[in-house]
Amino acid sequence: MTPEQLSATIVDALAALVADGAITLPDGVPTRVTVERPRQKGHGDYATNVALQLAKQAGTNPRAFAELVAKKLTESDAIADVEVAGPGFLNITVDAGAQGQVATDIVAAGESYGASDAFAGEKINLEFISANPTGPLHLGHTRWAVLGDAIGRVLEASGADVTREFYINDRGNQMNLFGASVEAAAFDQPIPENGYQGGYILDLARKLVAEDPGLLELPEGPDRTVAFREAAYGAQLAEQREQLELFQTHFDVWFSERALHGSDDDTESSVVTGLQKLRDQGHLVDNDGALWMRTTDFDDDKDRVLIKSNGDLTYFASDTAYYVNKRERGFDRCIYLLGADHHGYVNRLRAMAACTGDDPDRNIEVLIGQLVKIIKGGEEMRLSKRAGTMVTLDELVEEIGVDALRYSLARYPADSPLTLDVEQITKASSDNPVFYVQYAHARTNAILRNAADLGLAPESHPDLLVHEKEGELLRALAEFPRVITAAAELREPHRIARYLEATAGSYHRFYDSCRVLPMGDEEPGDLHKARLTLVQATKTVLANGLHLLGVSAPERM
RNA sequence: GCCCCUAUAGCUCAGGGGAUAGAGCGCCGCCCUCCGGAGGCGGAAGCCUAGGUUCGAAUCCUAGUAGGGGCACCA
Repeated sequence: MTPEQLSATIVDALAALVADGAITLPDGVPTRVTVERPRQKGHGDYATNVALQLAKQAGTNPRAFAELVAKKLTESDAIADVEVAGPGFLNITVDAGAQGQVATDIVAAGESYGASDAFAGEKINLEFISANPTGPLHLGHTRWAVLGDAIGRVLEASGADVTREFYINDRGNQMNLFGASVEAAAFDQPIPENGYQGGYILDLARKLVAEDPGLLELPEGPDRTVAFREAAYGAQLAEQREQLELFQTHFDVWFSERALHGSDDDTESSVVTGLQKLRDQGHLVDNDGALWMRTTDFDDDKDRVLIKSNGDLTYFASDTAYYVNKRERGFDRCIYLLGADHHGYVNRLRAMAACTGDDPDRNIEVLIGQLVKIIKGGEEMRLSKRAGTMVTLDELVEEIGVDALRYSLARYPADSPLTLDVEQITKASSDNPVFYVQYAHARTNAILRNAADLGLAPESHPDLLVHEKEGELLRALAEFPRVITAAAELREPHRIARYLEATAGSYHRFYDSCRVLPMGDEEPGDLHKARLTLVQATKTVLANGLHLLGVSAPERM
């Protein structure tokens, strides 16, 4: 019995009590109730606080209310015992057979165990990373790659229709500066002031010239700079895509900022239609020769410029056009994952959405992730593309490995500032939890492999899984669906990782106390087969969970 | 000055208003005749401060204190 099933059982009991006239609930019977696993042993398998929540409106005291619910619940076959405790908690002990059935159900569900339709019908645009195509991806991007991808996966597992999108900032001064920097490097000239200084610029210049020697023959001037810019852009974007594929991070859409603008005289471009939409809503105003969006109408602390007095469009104009474009493509909800250095954008993005006539609480959602620091040899490594010292995604993958790196970044909430110690996570020893979880998975597989060699297959005998450690493991496995739902709702995939660590722990303890396979020449019995079902169910949950984090579930290690 | 994030064990961090606040590392001690010891068991050790809301606060609110980040007609 999963917590969801228990919640439904309790709701039914409440409805029956109301029908009997035993209680009255003026606000109606809730559609679901809180069910949690008590920390304390002796408080049953599950506890609920319904009596504490509902007693007031029922016009009675919590303990009396609890007694009524307890009596009704004991009529259910799936429930072995109910106790009223403390101020009015209901401590529920689930029937062993009903608990053991979870293992059979999980094996039957297989890869789909844990999935739900909680977000069915929601069309979500999930934008993350969105780097300038002017250099390699670095540690900061790496965190968003992991979190964005995992958020996408838990949302999909919850039934949402998710499009992962990478916004390519391929327009504006930075691109010109980038082109000029590569051009200068190609001709052994000093990099322009404020230009890109990284060592990769020189490598990139050499590579481009090797591929197309004609670049060196071009006459000096703006056209040559553009030629270098475009060649460098293409190479850098290709490299980013390659790095992300290597890192198991897939995007559905790579969206070019330039595409929003179209050609200069394009009257149908997203920028034109986006501005028109704002004009129609009445939130544009001319001032000092510039065009402003009155975001202060919606809680921004200052208005924002869209078209500068020199006629240039601001980056924010692109942002606005991009948002309108997403909405026109049918996305109900546009999620942005931004670094803490962009937190100042939250209010203006929300206000911008409101200016287009949308509901900023529903149609747009901006998640802010705190920055990652990385320590090596006891010193913080500074991450600056322009300074040229940076830890790049592929360096990290090479040193740490995809699984350990993804897992290390996925197990912390985005809003906690994170410090990773290179030595520590490259040690790849037991203090890296990914090994603990993956090892548990490999262990389940080893048992199933040995069982197959013995001609033993899992078989459903739910009544036999009565050992304390079996119960603990079953309850952990039963949690999985609601852990996924919570991770999706709160956009907190780290909950999956923490859950897997706890579940792996439950499995290791079960393994230690409960012999699964027959010993020596012992005759195989139903208990062996029942435990194999539990092992198979554990393997399913660990594999499904690791998959949600984009981490592999190795059969052997 | 204004805005955002953070503050929990010696260290790195979990903890969706519930009962006696958890895990890893480190420290002290214990467990291998047979399914993988990359494991298990036990011990010492903690919610920044002051108010408030609540039957109940690490969790929500207010004010402090400390640390990090941000406040462009930049991209």
